[in-house]
Order: sequence, then C-alpha cells, then structure tokens
Amino acid sequence: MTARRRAKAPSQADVARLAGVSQSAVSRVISGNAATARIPEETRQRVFEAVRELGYVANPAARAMRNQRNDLLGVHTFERVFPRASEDFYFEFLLGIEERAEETGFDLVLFTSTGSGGGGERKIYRNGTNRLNLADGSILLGVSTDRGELARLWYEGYPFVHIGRREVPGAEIPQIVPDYRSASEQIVQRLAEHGHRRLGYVREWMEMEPYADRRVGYAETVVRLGLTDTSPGVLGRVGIEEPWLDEVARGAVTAIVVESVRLAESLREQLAARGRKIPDDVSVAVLEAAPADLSGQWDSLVIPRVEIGRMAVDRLQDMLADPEQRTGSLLVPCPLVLGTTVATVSE
Amino acid sequence: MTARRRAKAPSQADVARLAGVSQSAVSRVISGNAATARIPEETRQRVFEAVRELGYVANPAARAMRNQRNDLLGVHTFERVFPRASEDFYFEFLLGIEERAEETGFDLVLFTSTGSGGGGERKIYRNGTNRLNLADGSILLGVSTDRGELARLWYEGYPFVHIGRREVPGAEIPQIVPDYRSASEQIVQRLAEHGHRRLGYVREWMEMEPYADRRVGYAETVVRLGLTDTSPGVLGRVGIEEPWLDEVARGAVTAIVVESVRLAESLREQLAARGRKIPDDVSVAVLEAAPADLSGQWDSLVIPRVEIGRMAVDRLQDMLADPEQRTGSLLVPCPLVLGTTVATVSE
DNA sequence: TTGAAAGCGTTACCAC
DNA sequence: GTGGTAACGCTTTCAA
Repeated sequence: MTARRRAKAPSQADVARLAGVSQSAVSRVISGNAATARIPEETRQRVFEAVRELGYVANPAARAMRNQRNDLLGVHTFERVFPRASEDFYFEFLLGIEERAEETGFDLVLFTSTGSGGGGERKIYRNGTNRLNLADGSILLGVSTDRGELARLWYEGYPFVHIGRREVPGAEIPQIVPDYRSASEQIVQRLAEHGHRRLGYVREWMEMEPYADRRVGYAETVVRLGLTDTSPGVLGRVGIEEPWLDEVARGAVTAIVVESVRLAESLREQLAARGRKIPDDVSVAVLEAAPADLSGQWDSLVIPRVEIGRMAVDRLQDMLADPEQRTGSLLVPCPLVLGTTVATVSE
Repeated sequence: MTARRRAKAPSQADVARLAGVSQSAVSRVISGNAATARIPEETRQRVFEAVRELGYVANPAARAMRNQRNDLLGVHTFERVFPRASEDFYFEFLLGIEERAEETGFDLVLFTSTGSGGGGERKIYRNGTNRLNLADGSILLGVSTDRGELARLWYEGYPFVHIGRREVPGAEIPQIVPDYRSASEQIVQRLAEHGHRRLGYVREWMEMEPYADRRVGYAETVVRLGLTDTSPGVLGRVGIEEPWLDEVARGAVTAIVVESVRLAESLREQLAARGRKIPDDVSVAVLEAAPADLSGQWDSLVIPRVEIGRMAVDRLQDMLADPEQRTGSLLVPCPLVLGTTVATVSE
C-alpha cells in the first residue's frame, strides 16, 4: 500500500462520471437534503459507491465560497494565545470557547499569522486584508491598543464579540464583560459592614476600561456609604507611595482596596517592614482573581473565565443566526471570594 | 456611525468598476506580484483608492479555491484540546505549534467540531467528509484508537504529521516521536553505572507504542549489560504486585524502573509501608516527565514538548513545500533528569 | 426524477 | 501594460 501522490482530489464531477449520473445529482445526494428532491435509492447507492471508490471528500473551500459560510469560529488574541509565561491569561477563556464550540459543531481558527512577527501586538488588518474574514465570525480577546481596527471591523459589519470591555467611540461592540464595577461595590460594602470607614485605594498603571470600572465602582460606593478615602490611589496616582504608607502605619486607614495581587503582595511586604500586619492592623481586598498562597487567601473576586468563553461562543452564534443582533453586550457577575485578609475593625 | 448591514462584501469586480479598470488589473495590484506585470503607479493609486472607499477585503474562500491552499494548519486532537483536568497534556505541544505557526505566517484551525458531542473520542471522518481538508495540512496528536482513520488519511495523500508514535500497518505515517527507547536505555545504563545489577520493571496498563518503546529500550539494555530482571512487569504483568513487593523489601532488586509518576508514587507508599525507603533501600527511576514535588525530584526524563510542537510545524511545512517528503519521521531525544531517587548501590 | 447551466470571487494565461 | 476569459468545485434554479 502506497500513498497516493496528492495529484488532484476527486471532485463531484469525477464521481458523477463514474456513477453515470449528473454532477448536480451527486451534489444532492451528498449534501442536499434528499428530502427536497427525492433521489431514488438505486441512484443514491450508485453515487455512494463511486464516492467510496474514488475516496471523494468535499472541498471545503468551494463549499464555503458557495454557501458563504464555513462553520468556522475565529479566535483572535491581540497577544500570543499561549504565552510562555506560566501566568496564562487566555487559557481558561479558551477552555470555555473550545467546549462550547465542540458542543455546537463549530471548528475554531486561531489567528496566529497576524502577528507582526516579533511577538508584539497582533493586528487584524494587514496590508489591506483581514484574516478574520476566513471565519464566519470571531471572538476577540486581549488588550488591543488600536481601537481604529475594532471600529473598522465593526463598521464593516463583520460579526464578532469582544471578551472584556473596550469602548470604541461610535461603535457598539458586543462584549462579554466581567462586572468589575459591581464587584468593587460589593467589596467596599463588605468592608463597610466590617466597620471600616477610612479606606485607601491602590491602582495599577494601566488605564484600560476594566480598571476604570473598578475605580468607578469603588469611588461611587465610598461616597454612597459616606466613607472616606484620601489615599493617593483614589486621586489617580499609581502604585504605593512611601509617605502614604507611613500614614497607613500610623492608622490613617483601616482597609485598603488594591487592583492587583502583584500590588497587594508588595503592599504586604512594605507594611511588614513597618511592623504592620494584614489583617490584624489593616484589612486588604484585591480586585482581581487571586489564588490562595502560602500566607492565606486574599479577599478577592472570581472571574468566571470558562463561563465567559462559553457565553462568547453563544453570543456570536446568535449574531450569525440573526444579523439584527449586531449589538448588545453581556455583563457577567464576579462572585466575591471571602479570604483571610479582611477583619472586623477593632477600634 | 452605524454598522453596515452585512449585505454583500464588495468584490474585485466592484473595485474594478469604481476604479475604471479591469478586474484582473485589480487582482494584480492587490495580490499579484506587481513585478510580474508592472502596473503604472497611477493605476495602482486608483485601485487602492477604490479599495479604501469600498472597504474591500479579499474573500479567503475564493482565494483558497483558486490557489488550492489556505495557509491554514490544522490541529486535530483525538481528545479535547483543553481538558478541564489541570493535568494538561496538550498544552505544551500547542505552545510550540502556535509559536512556530506565528513565525511562519500560518493560521491554526483547531478541529473541535469532529467531537462526537459527548466529550468522547474525536473522529476525523464523519459521514464521509473529512474536516481536516479545510487546512492545507494537519498536525494530529493524542491517543487515536481507530487506526483505520489514520491509514485512510495517509492513503488519500492528505499531508499530516503525527505527534507521538503510532504504528499503522501499511502506512508510513510521518511522526515526531520522543525517543523513549533510547532514554530508557540510558536510564538502565545509569543504574548499572551506579552498581545496580538486579532490576525490576513496573508497567502501565496501556499498550500503546510509546510504552512499547520504553519496554524495548529497557529489556534490550538489561540483556546487553548482563543485568537481571525477574520482576512481573518485565513479563508483561501490569502494576505492582504484592508478593513481588515483599521480595523487593527483602532485597531481591536494588533498582526499579517505573513507567509513570503515578505508579512511582504508589510504589513509594507501598515500600514505605514495608519500611523501605527510596533511594536508601531501593533506587527508582521514572520513564516520563516528572515534576519535582515535596519529597524531591524523581530521576526521570524530559519530554521536550514545546520543541516537538515546533518541529511538527516545520515538518508539515516541508511536506507542503515538497509532496515527495510524504514519509519520514523525526526522533526527538529526551534528556535525562538527574533527581534524588537513584543512589549508588551500597552492598 | 434528472440534467444543464449559472454563479460565487479569485487568479493566471493569452491576446491585444 | 492591460483586459478578456477560463477555470477552481460546489449548490441551486430552471427546464425537460
């Protein structure tokens, strides 16, 4: 047995010739609903026999061209999907996307070619052509700095969903968005319930929407509950400042809300250097998903990534089924994680 | 600004009409090598202007049909790519595949639709049609129980590479194979160098090729170096048997080679229950990649998964470039990991 | 019930 | 240099 030299894949025409029927008959037997034009059993058999003999398989490109669809869902990440760093941001989204794609009978295209080559940011449009077009619709995820691309994509009417919030002026991009704002509200509320009235806020350097949401949720709730916050972070200053830390050590605030685990860890260290402990002296809550580690579990929140991936697939398929559904986003609740870093205020 | 209702994507014909040139001119300007048929700068400009105005983007299906290629690499896994279990078998292969695909400008199709729906085994052929065809060529990975599918795929001349060894009678499937045989040889050799002469072998229940390779490598080297093995495992009996363990505890063997971490852990426990410690009383080496854990690092081997993924992409692209290269596999060395579970024989 | 033929959007060949 | 045109493989309409 030797492999056939991939000469020319047999076409329906070949099958038709062998079976002694017309090409359209072959098409109808193979993919057409045999119901529409009932083919006599005997003809069907002849066709199937020829198919088997020739090893015919449909040419997907031709099908796609004719049908104007693919059953292909695109996944575009603005950074590499599988980063080498173990801190694997996309993985869980992909988990959900794959699960749901499998369940609904779609294949997935990972747009990797669009890379600029050097591992930098990936672009959707490259020399005028848009690879995403290959798929019926796409799920976009990651940090896109170039909003113009998103706007253009949306304007052109290409069906896509964005995972994570991204505002683009003039375009109502359908998004699946973790509800950081409400999660932040709940966290502040919980701190208040534990008797905390003087809070602090530590922000990351990023200015992306997900952070904006957290900040709005925090700030609003502080005001609504009549709490106070005079920390540098709430004014827009990034990171942890020394003079403020000294004030914290002196008891200026009883609870701190931090945007990331990274900053929270750093905060813990610097407080320790001043002889202050979490949560005995200061309570701390983190506004992102935080794994439990050696020193306990941060009070934090859950980002239901798998579920978000699944929702994105469903949302996209709704769009494909009904082009009217071109806009409309989904807000996904982020449950709180009760950890060991928030205590009732002692005073 | 409101999104265009995805009416009909503009085609080259539309562009040609607007620019007042022929359709073939448009094609040449856009994708044809402008060198072949030098287009005057002024014509090019007109075309580009029309492209911009219409928001034209090439139709990939038509291109694929015409060019008989896609620049799409398929990835077919016989099980779900992203398993929910954290023990993520495919992940590192994918890492390498993605890296290399990006570097070489190919996109990736993940064939998820071929699932039987229930999370069971995925099939390549379903009701006569072969989804893999969508991609220029594919990388297959995982445990395929149905060798007939592989044989058919190969016979039909579809370009693919298999990650991991899989023998299919009559088909010379190109494979990227971790060299377990040679790794096993080296491990036995190393045990011999540490003075071990009476060895034992513990095997998994699986009968797949990768295990066969390990067993051959082990058995051959035991014979070649004049060592002895009278363990149940070397005779083909699966797992760890009680009576044999008792013999081990009595000193019947000084070193044991185990096919998996799972079995090695179990072995450690059962030896401990008999008051025997690794490596003080018995040395143990594992024939798979073993993470360091609390009780130290198993003497084991490295499976260079990322590298294997990258090699698979390259191998596949060689096949695409030159259809003569339809056969030919690559053996990838698995370096040894020197751990803490092999000691020099004390007697 | 079956077949002929048009058309999907692209590229490449061959005249002009 | 440029434009017509055939061809890629498929589905579907329209006749027979």
